[in-house]
Amino acid sequence: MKFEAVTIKDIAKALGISTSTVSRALRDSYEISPETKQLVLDCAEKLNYRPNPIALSLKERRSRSIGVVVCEIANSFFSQIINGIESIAYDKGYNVIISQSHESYEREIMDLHYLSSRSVDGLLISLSTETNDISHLQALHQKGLPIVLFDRVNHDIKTHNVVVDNFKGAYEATEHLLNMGYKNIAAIANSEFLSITTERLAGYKEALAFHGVKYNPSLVKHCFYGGMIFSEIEEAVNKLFTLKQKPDAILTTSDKLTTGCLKTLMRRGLKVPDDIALVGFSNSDLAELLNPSLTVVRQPAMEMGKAATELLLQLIESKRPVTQFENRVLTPELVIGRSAIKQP
Amino acid sequence: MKFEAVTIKDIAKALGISTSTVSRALRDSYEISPETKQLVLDCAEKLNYRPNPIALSLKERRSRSIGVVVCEIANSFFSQIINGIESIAYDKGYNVIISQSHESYEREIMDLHYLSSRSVDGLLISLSTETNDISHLQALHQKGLPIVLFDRVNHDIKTHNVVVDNFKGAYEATEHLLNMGYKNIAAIANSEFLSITTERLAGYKEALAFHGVKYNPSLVKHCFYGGMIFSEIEEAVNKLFTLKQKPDAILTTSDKLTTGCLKTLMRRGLKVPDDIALVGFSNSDLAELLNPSLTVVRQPAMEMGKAATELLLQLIESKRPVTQFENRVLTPELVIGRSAIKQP
DNA sequence: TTTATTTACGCAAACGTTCCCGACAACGAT
DNA sequence: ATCGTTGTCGGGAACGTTTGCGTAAATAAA
Repeated sequence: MKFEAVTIKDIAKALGISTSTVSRALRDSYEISPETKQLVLDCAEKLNYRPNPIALSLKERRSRSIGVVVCEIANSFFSQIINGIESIAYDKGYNVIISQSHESYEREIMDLHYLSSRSVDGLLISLSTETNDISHLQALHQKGLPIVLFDRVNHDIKTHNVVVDNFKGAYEATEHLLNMGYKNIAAIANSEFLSITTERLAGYKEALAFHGVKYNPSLVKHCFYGGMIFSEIEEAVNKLFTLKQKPDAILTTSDKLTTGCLKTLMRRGLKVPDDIALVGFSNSDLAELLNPSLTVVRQPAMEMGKAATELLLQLIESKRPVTQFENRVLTPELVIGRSAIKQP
Repeated sequence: MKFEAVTIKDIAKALGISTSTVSRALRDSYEISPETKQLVLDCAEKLNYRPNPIALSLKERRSRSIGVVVCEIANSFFSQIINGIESIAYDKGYNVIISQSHESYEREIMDLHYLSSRSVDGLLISLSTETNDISHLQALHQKGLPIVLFDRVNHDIKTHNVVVDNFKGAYEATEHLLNMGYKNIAAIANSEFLSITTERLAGYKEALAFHGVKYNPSLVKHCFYGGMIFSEIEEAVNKLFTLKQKPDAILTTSDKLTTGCLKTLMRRGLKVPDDIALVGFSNSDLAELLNPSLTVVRQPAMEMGKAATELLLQLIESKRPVTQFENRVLTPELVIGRSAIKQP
């Protein structure tokens, strides 16, 4: 079933020299004469020799692979991030092992076990919604595993972070709604534990405050599973519409919440933006094709993946322990659609 | 930087026995007394021993990892497939190494080189649009690397395939358009080399024929890069509209083509379905939220990924060479929206 | 008691590499 | 003739595991 790969031994045998010489010749060691080098190189070429990465890994005690944990692959935001991760990793000769937490703390722990048992050289992770205890991550980190967090981070763990300016994104989105004349702006957000939630809600509140609108806590709803369970969103919307003072606009703070909210509104027969406005975080490339085209906060997801990977590889390949950690903040972009245009 | 993992030797030393005994005890060999086994197990637990997968790989000459090549990760269809792949692979203890061809033949070859040099145990691939020579795949296959093709396949290579019933999908979509009263149905398809293209166009033609509509070749346009380059689609649409007999409906045969076409039509100020109808293959979960909600041919992408992975693992783990190959055909689903409703 | 069988374990090789430590030649300098 | 040097190369250990083979003691059969 398996084909026999040609090894350094085969070359040695073919040339009647030792494996050490072959190894050194291939690594272009100064100890080997140019003639022998050429001989070995030619022979390696002829036999189509490929170094065995597994043997190398065993020897060097590194796998040249990095682990990635996201809550879901089939989500435009995360698949764009993975795209970025893959592009950098591929260039640097690392492979990427992806696993999904499906927003489950338990599954996240299993993933981490799996990845560390696969002896990845480093870890890229965006926390699951259920995760408020990060001792499992801390443990790995203290053992010396390089880790970079992105998107949903936790500052208790002292390492690099890559995030978007969540405050700014939400601030601008809210301000946009205010500028369009909406007064009663509700927010549908993720779990309260998540870093992105607090940051984005802070931006929302600040924008309201700056524009002299009183913050009303009952206008803020949380979806613990971030819309992974659709009924969560329906429920949130329902609750908003039972309020005495019904909202005239909604801010949604993540991809799934945004599209899920739009779906709910549509099913309720509500017209956006005539009946209610909607602005949300989303990285779908279909936002402009939606009905109506959505005004969205778009995150530079690909860049995020790239940046996180670069930082991780820095960590991995650094000779001396790194003590200065970076908190890289990328800038989101407000893409104007027609989902928040006040009809006079 | 790197932490020292506890090995079988540490256990042996701690217990004053040999590594062979430890190894056998851990593998529950009959040669080891129950008492010793328990001792070893307890010690392993206490020291938090994890077997080194790399050492195992070297020994067993298998990496327990599979390679995946798709044209693009950030595409709902493929990310759903990867989701399926990952779910099965994770369960079986394999890890998944993903790489993208970006529809480039050259990049596909590089990917295969990379993956085989990473000594994957098997390969899952959907061909790039540029690929019409598969000798690189043949070579790997003949060397004994288990391969399963999915979506964009090539029957010259004798192995398992997993596809969707492309003929049926296109047939039903076309028939739907015909039933709705559209007569002049154009098709925007991928590269002519691709298996999915010929199969889907065959379904299109057959539906026309069955309903007594004459096939008009000038109504069929190809986008070589499958809409990865947006101008391709614009050009295709432009050409369709320079025809004497302008189409009243368009069938698009892949995800990017469908959304790209909708975007082009919108930008041209055309109303769907009033001015022109649109039905296409798409796996976006936003199809129903689009303007108008799209009638789409939806592929069971997740199942596709699962099936392909199961077949591949069968191949990998089979003791004897497999000679009977399966061509698994999944059934697509026509999801009715409002993008092909004839307004009387 | 002797012999055969079983039980329970250790030794060492192997997987493919790298690399430390020699070794041996040729060479110029004493 | 002896002594370092320099240039080339090989032997063998090591990375963590599995496993064929050998073997001692314990038990069963003779």
